Amino acid sequence: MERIREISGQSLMYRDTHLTVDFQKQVATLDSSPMTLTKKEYELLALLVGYAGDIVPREEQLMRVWGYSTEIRTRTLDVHIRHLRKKLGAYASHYIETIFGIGHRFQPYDTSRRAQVGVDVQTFALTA
Amino acid sequence: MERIREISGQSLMYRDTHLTVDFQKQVATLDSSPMTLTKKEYELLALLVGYAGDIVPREEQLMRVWGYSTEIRTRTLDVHIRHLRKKLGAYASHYIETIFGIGHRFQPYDTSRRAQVGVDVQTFALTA
DNA sequence: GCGATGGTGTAAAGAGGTTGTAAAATCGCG
DNA sequence: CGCGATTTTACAACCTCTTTACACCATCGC
Repeated sequence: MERIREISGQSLMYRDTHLTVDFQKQVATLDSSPMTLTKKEYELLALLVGYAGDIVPREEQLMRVWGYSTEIRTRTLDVHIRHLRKKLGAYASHYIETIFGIGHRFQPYDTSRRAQVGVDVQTFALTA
Repeated sequence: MERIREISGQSLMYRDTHLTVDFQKQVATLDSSPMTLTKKEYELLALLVGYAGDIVPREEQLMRVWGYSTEIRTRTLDVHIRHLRKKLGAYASHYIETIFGIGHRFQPYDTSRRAQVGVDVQTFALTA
């Protein structure tokens, strides 16, 4: 059935050297072994990965994952970020960057070993 | 999208390192010796195996094995899962995985080599 | 620089809901 | 009836998510 997905061309998928995120099955793998993510963790990761290379403001994270529109009085978001970082292990510091006062940025691993900053976002393809 | 399997008709057989399921005869073997499964147990196992690698939501398990459309107020499903796990012995924890808040997933024993593992179910076109 | 202010990191605990388990109750059929 | 299969019950165990409390760090104004 993997074949079907790919053939049907709808396989939305992020992939870099260490991490993959399957937006259909809603699962992710780190160095080929499946990550066990809770729903919220997955949603948060997927959101950041979806904006790979770009900053996602806290506001938007809260809005898209929690449905809040405003108000952040607790550390909920940060706790989830922390859990994600834990599960990303040694790569955490590379993948999830905190932009003080703004939000977070998922930074892809450059698979083609170029300059690292600004690795650009087109890491997705439609796997034509 | 699994509908395809049924449409395509007879996939007939699942097989991995330890487990086989014969969808025709409706029997299963574990390490070459026959499992004694009740009807419900077989149906549940067959359903999960049919979706090998994918999550089967509780809703669907209930619908397909019990015919409910909704409503889950008792632990019936879990009791049957438990019975299956018992009969799967030491492999239970590998084979049947619980996805919290969603359902279960049958995880095939990866025969390591990529070759036609899943015996699988011919997957052709039609896409989802 | 230095302190004030506010944002972020972290651990721990609690609430609420889901799943696991054993045992008892019920069902179904020869 | 008798017995295995199935379902229900009651509760334990577990999981996720949120909150809390506080330490730590970044930025700004002086």
